[in-house]
Amino acid sequence: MSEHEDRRDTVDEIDLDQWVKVWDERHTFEAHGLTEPEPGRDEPADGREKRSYIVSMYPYPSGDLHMGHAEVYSISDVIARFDRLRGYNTLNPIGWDSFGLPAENAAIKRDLHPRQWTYDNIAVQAASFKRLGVSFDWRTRLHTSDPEYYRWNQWIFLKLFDMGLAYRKASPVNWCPKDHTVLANEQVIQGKCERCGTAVERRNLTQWFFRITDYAQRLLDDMDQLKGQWPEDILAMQRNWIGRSSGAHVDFRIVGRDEPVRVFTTRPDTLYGATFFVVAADAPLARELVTDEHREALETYIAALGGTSEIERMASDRAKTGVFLGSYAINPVNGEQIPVYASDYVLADYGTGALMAVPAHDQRDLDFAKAMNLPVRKVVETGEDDPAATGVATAARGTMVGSGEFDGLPSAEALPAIIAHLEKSGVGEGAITYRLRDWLLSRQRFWGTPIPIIHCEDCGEVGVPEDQLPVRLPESGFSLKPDASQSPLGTATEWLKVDCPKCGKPAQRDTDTMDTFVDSSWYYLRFPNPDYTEGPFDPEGVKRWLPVDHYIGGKEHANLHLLYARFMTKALHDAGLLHFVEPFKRLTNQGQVIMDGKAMSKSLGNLVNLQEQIGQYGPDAVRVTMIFAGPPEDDIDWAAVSPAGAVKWLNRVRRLASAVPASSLGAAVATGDAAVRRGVHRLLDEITSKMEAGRQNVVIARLMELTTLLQQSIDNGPGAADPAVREGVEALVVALSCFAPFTADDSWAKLGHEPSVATSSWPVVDKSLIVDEEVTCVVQVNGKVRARLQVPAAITEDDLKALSLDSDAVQKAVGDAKIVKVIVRAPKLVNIALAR
RNA sequence: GCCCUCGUAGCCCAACGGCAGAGGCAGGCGCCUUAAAAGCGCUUCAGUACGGGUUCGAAUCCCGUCGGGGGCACCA
Repeated sequence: MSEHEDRRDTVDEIDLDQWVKVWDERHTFEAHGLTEPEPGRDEPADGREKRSYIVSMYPYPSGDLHMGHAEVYSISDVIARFDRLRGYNTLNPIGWDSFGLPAENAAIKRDLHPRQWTYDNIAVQAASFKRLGVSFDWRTRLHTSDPEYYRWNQWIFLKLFDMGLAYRKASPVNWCPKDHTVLANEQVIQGKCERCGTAVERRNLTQWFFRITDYAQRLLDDMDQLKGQWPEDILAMQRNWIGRSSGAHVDFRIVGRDEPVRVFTTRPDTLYGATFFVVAADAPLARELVTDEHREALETYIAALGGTSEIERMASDRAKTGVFLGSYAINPVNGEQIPVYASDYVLADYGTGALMAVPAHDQRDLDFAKAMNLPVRKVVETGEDDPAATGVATAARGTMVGSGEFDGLPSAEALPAIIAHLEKSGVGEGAITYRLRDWLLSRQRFWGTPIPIIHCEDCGEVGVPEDQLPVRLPESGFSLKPDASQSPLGTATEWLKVDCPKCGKPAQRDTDTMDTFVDSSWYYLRFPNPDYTEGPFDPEGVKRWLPVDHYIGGKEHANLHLLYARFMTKALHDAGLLHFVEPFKRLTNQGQVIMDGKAMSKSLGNLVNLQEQIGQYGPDAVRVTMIFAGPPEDDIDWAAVSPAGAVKWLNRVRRLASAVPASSLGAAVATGDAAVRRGVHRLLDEITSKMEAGRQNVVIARLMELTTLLQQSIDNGPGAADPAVREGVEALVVALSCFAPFTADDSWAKLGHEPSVATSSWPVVDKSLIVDEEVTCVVQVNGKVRARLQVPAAITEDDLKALSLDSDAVQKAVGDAKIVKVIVRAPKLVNIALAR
């Protein structure tokens, strides 16, 4: 009865701050030898030490941590702590993605320097991370807004510039009028600014780009290395985003023009069905091809397009419009002259900005043909109704018709045949294009890395010499709210002035800053030595820790950060700086924390406040709730889970630890109760394998079972002093430390151990304890369970078969029917198949 | 429209192709209590969205349909 009394005692509070202090003072979570072997510590000479590099996407300091942060860092912390306990030298770094727009907007609103808001928030978040008990190695700490960091961002930019991978060009780009900057393609979601939701505008501007398109094929090919290690949907998203399509380039001569115009088509088999030719109205080509008498009509059309928003323009059900340019293109396969139009349904920056229109077999071309009253000619017989009559293009494969020498061929065969024909005649060739565009990286904002380029009238774009890096942001003399499309740095008149490093003449700095996705495309390389001064990252540290073993973060970065980081890794590899081409071996995307089915976010309001939850339930219970709610990838509806339940369980564990007497400390476990040990080790076996599989929610369930089992062993079994009980409770506490570090260390101390449990080791499963002498064998007849037999675990298939057939229940179920087959899976299962 | 994912008790979720239910929440009953809360113990609840197929055997593999979530979308 006394145990019952004990259990009803209210549980004392854990001194959280004290534990944080203990961990800090003892350097509990620091990896060993970040860049070289630690003196006095054994490490295999061949460098094959077991190491684990666990990275969670670093936070943006937008305020205090919120529920979403708690989830990511809970998940990655479990992985890091598990690896540490199982003997891996583990690096779990932290840094801040501290350049970016919100800081600048906050600074404008409050009339202070963006730095202040940023670093204040970082301090708040750092304290919150400690309160959450996340096992970071704080020596890795970096902030991308520190000159010591962005200096190397500039260095990398110049490296890519030298490699020809960074270039400036004038092109139509996405402009967000609210955020007052251009945006990369990846930052425009359905025509709207990813950050503020404002409809983007199209502007012709000269901007810096990274040539990520050069890497399109490698970004696709190297996905083979990621299969099975990255979630399939992320790979699919990137595949779609890169958007490879294969077909042919075909040159069309234009009547009265020397230079032919090249088009891309995925359907060279339909070449004979081209009845007109279309160029993008906003491409220079339109103005080149227009005849004088149609010039005014074209200008009117282009002017009208200016009033169309990107969102309207992208609507695919919009009526087709266009204007005849007065010129004619010549179809290279049949010499036919077809009229040239300009339209906004052709995109200036995809393919060549021009296309051959085959209305019979392409819906968009057919819609345009109908609108302009142009002919429709079927060249592939698909057996469907005539597109000219139905208005529905037939895109399927079929048999070639009206295509000269190719008539009668299946279109699938005609396709390569026509490509061969084009190549032989020198008017085209097989070709691949990608939907992916180059990465637009310049931003017309202040709080970012200055682009380290000097514009000289004579020398053009000149990179800032390495010994002059970093190009620091000006401290004063600039405006955060400049006029028109000028950048804030453009107003820093003193800062702008610089002599050309090449010719010494007065010149001007570039006034744009870099997209913060440049910063994040390589930060994981710098963590092992964030103070390194000889380069962006320490080669020794990179050699020891990279690539990242397990990367954890949200899937909203599928086509942004994750794609950029993959590209940057390949580019730096090509520069000879990295020994690998993929930065993240394994990727886990955690879900979102939602409330009553509604997403929580800054714009929609954080419906649940993390600090309030921690205040009410404690950090451990919040963490356990996050993990136990479901698989890491799933969203958590906070309304559907129970932090109170987690508190209850954690208290049960602590009472258990209190109940185990000091007298059993150091007792030989082998003398413990055999049944208890069997139960404990059976659970530990499953806990270990689920942990390895990343099924953290299931691990919690098993730990709860283990808790119940141990409590029952105390109440109705061998009692609290039995060595088997101590063994079980200690194993429970060690495993718990991955999820609830405060409770675990508190319990570990109660059990009479020195801190910290994080420095102990993962329980070793004694497999000999979990093999059963006897097992229950299920006997099925036609797949239905008809009998259960207690059999020796080592029974032979023949014996088991005979035993099954002898059983009364089976004989009854079989009756007079003929036995066709007996499947024996000794010792657990027998299935008897009867004739039907 | 194309691609990817997920549909298991009232809810969150488990289940190497082998007995559908481990764990939690909620609900019910009980113990404790003068009483209530807390705590503790016990316990009800689905045949796996639907329809086919493969198999001795399917929640699991394949095809189709419906529904939820996500991505892309005038990309030639």
